[in-house]
Amino acid sequence: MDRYDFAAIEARWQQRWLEEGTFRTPNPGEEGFDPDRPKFYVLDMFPYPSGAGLHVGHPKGYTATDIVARYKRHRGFQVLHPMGWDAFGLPAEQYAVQTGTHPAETTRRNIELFRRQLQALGFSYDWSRELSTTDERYYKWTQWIFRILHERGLAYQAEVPVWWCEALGTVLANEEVIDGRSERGNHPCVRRPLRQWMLRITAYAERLLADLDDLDWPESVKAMQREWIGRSEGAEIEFAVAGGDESFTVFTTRPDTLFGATFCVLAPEHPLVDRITTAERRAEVEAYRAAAARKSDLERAELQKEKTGVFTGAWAVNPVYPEGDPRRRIPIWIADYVLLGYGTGAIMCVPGGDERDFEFARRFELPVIPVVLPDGAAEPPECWTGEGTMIHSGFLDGLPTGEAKEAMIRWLEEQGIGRSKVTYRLRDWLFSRQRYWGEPFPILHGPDGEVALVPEEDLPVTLPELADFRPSPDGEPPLARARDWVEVVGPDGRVWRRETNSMPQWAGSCWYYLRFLDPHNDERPWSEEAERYWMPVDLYVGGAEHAVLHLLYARFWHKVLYDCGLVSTPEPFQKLVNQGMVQSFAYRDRRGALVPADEVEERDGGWFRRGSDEPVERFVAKMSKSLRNVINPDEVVRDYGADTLRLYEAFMGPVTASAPWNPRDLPGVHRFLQRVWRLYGLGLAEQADPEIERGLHRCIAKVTADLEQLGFNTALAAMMEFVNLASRMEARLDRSQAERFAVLLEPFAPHLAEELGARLGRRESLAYEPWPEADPAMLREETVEVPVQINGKVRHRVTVPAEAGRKDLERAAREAAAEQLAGAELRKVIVVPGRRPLVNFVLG
RNA sequence: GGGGGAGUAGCCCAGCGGCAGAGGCAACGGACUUAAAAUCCGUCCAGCGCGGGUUCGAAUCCCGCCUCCCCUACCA
Repeated sequence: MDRYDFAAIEARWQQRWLEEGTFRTPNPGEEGFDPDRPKFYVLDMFPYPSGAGLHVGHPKGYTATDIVARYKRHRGFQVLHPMGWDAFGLPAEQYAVQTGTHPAETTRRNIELFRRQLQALGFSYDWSRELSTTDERYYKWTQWIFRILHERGLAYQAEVPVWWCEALGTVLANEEVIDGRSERGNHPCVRRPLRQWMLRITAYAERLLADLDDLDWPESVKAMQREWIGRSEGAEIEFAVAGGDESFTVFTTRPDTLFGATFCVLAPEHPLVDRITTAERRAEVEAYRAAAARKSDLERAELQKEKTGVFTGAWAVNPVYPEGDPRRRIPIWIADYVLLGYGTGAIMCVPGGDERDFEFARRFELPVIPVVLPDGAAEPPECWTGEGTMIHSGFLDGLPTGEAKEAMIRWLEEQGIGRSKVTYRLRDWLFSRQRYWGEPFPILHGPDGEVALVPEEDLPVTLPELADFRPSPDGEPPLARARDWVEVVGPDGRVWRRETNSMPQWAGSCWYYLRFLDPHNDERPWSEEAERYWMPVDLYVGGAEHAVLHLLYARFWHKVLYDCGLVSTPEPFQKLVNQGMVQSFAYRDRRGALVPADEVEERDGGWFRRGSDEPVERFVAKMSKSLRNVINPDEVVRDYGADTLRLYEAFMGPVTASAPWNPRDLPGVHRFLQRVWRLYGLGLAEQADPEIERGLHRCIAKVTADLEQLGFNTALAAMMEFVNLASRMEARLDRSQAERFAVLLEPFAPHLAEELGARLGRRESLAYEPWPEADPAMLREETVEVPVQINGKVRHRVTVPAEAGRKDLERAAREAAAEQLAGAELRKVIVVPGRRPLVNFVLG
């Protein structure tokens, strides 16, 4: 038997799969398509092809989906398993600014790199469906969808304060700014009002929230989306400003506590502040507003130790108290803990019922009226945010919180000064960027400020050539400098100007899963038949970092398309799995300073700085260049082969769990493949060994059950067990056993499995071979060992025939435990028959 | 502060009411070898983060607590 030459085997099969189009998936109506077979759409979150290439974190999810895709093919499904590139975005543009290389060139190179690396891992993608968001035949349709959004009133322009990042020369969405710094690059950002395109995602808030319930998604992701949408039920209440015509509206979730409202707070940016501030308070108010404007949201939140705020000098009217009651007049303050962007930017403050208000009242010596008595309490605490019974609340007194809310809302409605109201934390989506490397908007601005959509037949609006990709210092996007491109003579003979903002990176990823259905269609974004057959995505695997943004945006677009009758399902991704992070070991010295991994050596069970006795501490961290603990998959493939890498990724633990890359574990899975190779190298037995046959059936049953639940690590363990069994018995497999086990192995180690299949004389690929069946009769054992417990502790074991009943079990157990049973009071006997039998004697 | 997840052998992890262990790594012993590597065979190791409770019986269910990871955070 020759040696296991993984490099040659893998190269050979990868080439064959490509040449023969093994994984090419026909669409409805195409040759080879079978309308009677079920479909399975298994999708990876497509990557941004970076210059650094793949790292070992990518293949964790890709291996998982590939195992599923290959398994489902064996099960007779028509499997859609595509791959593409989310290739617009900042890095290529920044590289262009630094080096002058066109982003398209950088992108092309990076895609080649990624494709080569992915193909070297033997993933069974249908490469004929490959797409890139930067391809104009793709973004033509991204623009086409934008037209729909615009036509439906879901895209609009607004002058909004946005995060402006000086270093990146662009605005960023709220979600792209963390702690006042850009998510990419960690540059400082400031707020600045700019004309922007917005998408009205808030119009879909309710459906985006409600439809989460039926999705087979991780609870954590659903929770994050629910929180992000942030539905809250309450009431709007109008407050008149005393001594004038002004009024303002507050939003509250506790209208029941209105009798306890002793002051109001407006956001510093609230437009009413200018008009109501009294002359003597103006200087202080202005100073406070200026200070608040300078603070980032982080600072406003972080420096929360002490509440700050200033009195405007104006007073509001608490409508529940009658004329002349001193509690009717309540002061209006401004404070930065009230945010303009949420609710109405104004709140009524009930220090007896809200901790923030209480803190504020205490700081500024404002009165507190307790209005809710907790159940069972004799005296109200100073501040009680829970429910209870209303006190000091006029017509609400004695009502429980829930009824009091309803009663108050009824009263407000009668008075015409309030109504029930639902608000959402979700904001409209800031949809424009001042960048070059993104989709141009299909928008024209007329000389008189009118806005027109580029007609469908003129799509795509392609990116113009530019020599300099830098944004202008004034915030003008680089596209504004492409004069020939920007100016368009309209049918009316007048000169229109193209929109010079571009779309954010999320745009392309909002619908790529639909383009995969029919990627070469130049008439439509996708065909109706293909959409009806393939959608929804049955399994979507990707990182948890996309829990909110990508997944919420894509759901939003999908629902709009659903409303237009362009897709047949209300949700795009039925089942979602977040693969865990592949971490890596990192090291720090006694001072806590990081020590690069390549300067550390292991010795005597400890870790030391290379060539010294200085001990370092090992911990688990993200892979990063600075820690020099990044593992390159190319090296693993070179040293052990793609099948070993795949097996290792699958064997690390549950697909959802994070685990550190431990190079010491690679030889273990590689050894398994070696053993398989040797087992097949022994040649075939004439006759099936019955014990091996039983072991194989156990293996089939376990692998099948585990694959259905994505239990790749335990499925592999079962295969290892089988190979160990066969090796230990020094028996050979017969042809049927060898063929069946090769199919089991194929989803995990496809190159090796195909090679074994070929050596058994197969001409075709194993990829579509039916999955072997486990015969239940073969899983039954003839005898079982029964633990015999005394008071729940195992004291004896007896072996009985597998079909033994309760009586037989008890008789055998009594015999074994005769010594203990003699002279003891037997209180109870528990007999558990079945596959895992047990007898327990409970003695007094 | 809120939410999600995890603590089982030296390590990675199975088990999720009924014998604590499927698999892998490491360690140790043996076989093979002139020797080593590779390979094969075998052995060692935990009472399941801590404390209560339910049960004939708890790693598993319930309550409280501790530690770690991830997300989120004055949202009225």
